[in-house]
Amino acid sequence: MPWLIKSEPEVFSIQDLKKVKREPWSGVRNYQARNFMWHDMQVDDLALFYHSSAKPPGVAGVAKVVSAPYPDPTQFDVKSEYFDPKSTAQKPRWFLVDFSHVATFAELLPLETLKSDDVLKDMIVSRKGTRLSITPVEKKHFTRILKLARCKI
DNA sequence: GCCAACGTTGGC
DNA sequence: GCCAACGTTGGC
Repeated sequence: MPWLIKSEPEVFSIQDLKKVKREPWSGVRNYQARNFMWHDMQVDDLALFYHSSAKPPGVAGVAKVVSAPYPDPTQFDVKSEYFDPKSTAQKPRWFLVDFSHVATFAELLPLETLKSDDVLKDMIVSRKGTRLSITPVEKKHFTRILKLARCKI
């Protein structure tokens, strides 16, 4: 199943992902988003890499799931902003997967384009007030986005 | 279990 | 900077 993952490019961009080769998707502290990584993502699943709080916001490229889920190490790190005192090694609360870079679009596909496209306008990310940082994406939406971005994988 | 208060996300 | 949406927390 394809996915969409959000990231603020000033914090971590698709270019950063290309540079590091592989990135643990740490810091997700929302149960719905966690459950997608923990229970639903499969190795080799593709994910649209979305730049949020950007000018303009939009889809910047494609990433890929490259690990099974495992506990997010930042939840145990007292110095981390993602430290969770209620989490224990025996019973971790937060899980993540690693992503790697697949493709960077020649041009960012703006949110505005998604909202005005007949096929893409009912994507979760196109809807007003969706804050979820990880969402499932329908195959037809995924295909359409790659086409509009002239991206061949 | 309800719900008010609060905090966060993220587009604009 | 504003604010809509909505998840989380905690008192009761």
